[in-house]
Amino acid sequence: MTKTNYHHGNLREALLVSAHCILVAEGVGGLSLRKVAKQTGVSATALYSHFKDKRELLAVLASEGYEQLAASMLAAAGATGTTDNRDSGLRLSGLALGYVSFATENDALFQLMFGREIGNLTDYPFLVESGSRCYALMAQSVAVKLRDSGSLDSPAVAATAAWSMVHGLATLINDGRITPGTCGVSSNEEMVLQLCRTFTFGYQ
Amino acid sequence: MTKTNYHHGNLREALLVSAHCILVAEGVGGLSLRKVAKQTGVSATALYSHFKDKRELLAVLASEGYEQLAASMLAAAGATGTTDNRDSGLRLSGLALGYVSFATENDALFQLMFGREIGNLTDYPFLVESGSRCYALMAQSVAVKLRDSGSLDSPAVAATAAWSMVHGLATLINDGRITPGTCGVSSNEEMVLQLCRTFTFGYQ
DNA sequence: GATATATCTTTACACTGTAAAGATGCTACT
DNA sequence: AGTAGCATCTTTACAGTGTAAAGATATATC
Repeated sequence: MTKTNYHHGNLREALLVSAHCILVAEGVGGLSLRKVAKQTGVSATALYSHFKDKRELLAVLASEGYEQLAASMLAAAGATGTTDNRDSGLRLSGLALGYVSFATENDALFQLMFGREIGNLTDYPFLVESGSRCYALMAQSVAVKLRDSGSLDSPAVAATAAWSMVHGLATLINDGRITPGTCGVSSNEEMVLQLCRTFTFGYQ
Repeated sequence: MTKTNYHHGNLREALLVSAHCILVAEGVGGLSLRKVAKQTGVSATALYSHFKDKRELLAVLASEGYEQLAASMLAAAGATGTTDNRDSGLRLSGLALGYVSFATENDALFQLMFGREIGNLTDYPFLVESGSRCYALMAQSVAVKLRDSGSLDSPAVAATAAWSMVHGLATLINDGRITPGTCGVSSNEEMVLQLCRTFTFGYQ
């Protein structure tokens, strides 16, 4: 009658769902394989038929995070600016908004994506690929803005600067080291826009 | 003859030294209390006479890290620029250089300082205080540069932007996501200077 | 229908942080 | 000087971690 615990059907996906759930509820420090197994209703080591080890599970989770991050950036850019490059500054601000709001709304996942639990990223090609897609989004938008504003700055340098600023802001907010009050505004979104305004380019 | 293991003398400092040593050698994930105890030649729980728990030990370690960070910033600023504010831009670049070079040369410690292992910072007032001293260094330099360049930007916003960029750059470098090659230069130092040059202020 | 294979369980091990209780040597007071 | 108290260190113990190894079971293949 127990509907046979063997051959769960799609245990892999079920495990990922449980893991994501626990990650959200208890943070990356509170995410253990045994909790994942128990919540999925399966033995502690059943996991190892679908993932090489904990790192691999986390890597898959992080990869899905990058997809969501890209989606969040695109959604926010589509909301504020137009998708054509009429106003490239607005589009860049939108991407930044999407980046930061994803980070703050998915604290633990963001931490997993950019933290050290997974270790050497090159072990998981799908991870570096989904990650660099996010970077490319921002880099290309920076290049467009540079061209539109007639700046002579290096696109690579400007893209690195933009990414650094947005990423730094996101992590510092999540670590509680920066609050809207720090900038005298009342929301993270306003803060992002303020920082973007500060971020003009040198040679113009 | 065994020179009595009891009353080590200054076990607290010895433990901190061992911990720092292991932190450097094996990273924050490889730092366990048992390793610290063994390396110090003491029982596994001797630690608890000097620290409430692991968090407290890490907090002290991190606090020392912030002192070093401030020192690194000041040293680099003193090297590149003058301490008076003749060229406030140079001084700010120097602080940024000091920040990033400390982060890259003390990877694990920097990760401990800004990571999540310690948790709620407000439990350790000495930590938030030593941390905010570093921020104040940069914020004040930004304010001076704003004044010198006649910018109408908000000092708070500009300081947040500067810190975000520098901190983001440091973490992305340490995570292997940005290399000098990304910017077409050949060292992290050049990269910092390039990014600082990009970072001019909006209203000028 | 027999065999192979993928999937899941059981058991086990080394390692983690830390609570509790006992041992030891220093310090201060009588 | 002796004794009480206390800070410090050790021993033992426990729950929790990742995961290796071996056994059970259901599905797939021939």
